[in-house]
Amino acid sequence: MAAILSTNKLNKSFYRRELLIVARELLGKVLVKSSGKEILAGKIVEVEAYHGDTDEAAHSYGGITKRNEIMFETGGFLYVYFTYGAHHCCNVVTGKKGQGTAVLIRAVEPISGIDKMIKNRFGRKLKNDKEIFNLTSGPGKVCQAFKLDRNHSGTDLTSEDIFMLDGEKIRSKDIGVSKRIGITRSVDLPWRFFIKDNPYLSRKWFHQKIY
DNA sequence: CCACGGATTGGCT
DNA sequence: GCCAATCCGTGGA
Repeated sequence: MAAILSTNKLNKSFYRRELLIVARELLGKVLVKSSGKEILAGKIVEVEAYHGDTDEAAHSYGGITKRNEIMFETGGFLYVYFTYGAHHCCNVVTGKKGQGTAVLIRAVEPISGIDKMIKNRFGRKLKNDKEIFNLTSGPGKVCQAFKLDRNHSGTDLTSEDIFMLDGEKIRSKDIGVSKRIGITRSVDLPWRFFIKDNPYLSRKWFHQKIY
């Protein structure tokens, strides 16, 4: 972890670029939540892009509401929402003020604070070695493991609490592209990006639909 | 005020 | 593979 923390924290200029560029480049970056002496960290392995202008699946489609207003801010904030009466999902706001663009973090590979993540997710120890691949392999799972909820929505990603570190550069040939998962509108946009063959991905059957 | 459905997950068939 | 759980955001009356 010391080696990872010595890498650079991503600054505002990273997030303020165009949605699909940021979405791809978030792969391999490290999500960090630091509360007191406790540090949780995971490498981003799967994301989806959402764009309010043309994308009917985006929460920002249809304009600003109390829930989504942070999506219309300048890139570099966290947007967390609650859904299905049970789950939180976290997004990275991108682009320029007023655009309503954000990247959903769908899966991470746990790096640090893994025991705490296991406690947050399961409230017990792992039953077997395979269960580690069920720890953060979905958007709701990531938020549960990191204890992220709506109170964290609006957090500045250049703050001391929640931020990104520059991880490894993922080569283009190692990035898979597919349609997004679990939506009912604008279903054909190829805006899901993931690190091919990473064992921490959600919905592993979706590999079939690589573009 | 009320109705509807969801960027999911996990349990059961 | 199918489906219920469960709360809240959103839009219409």
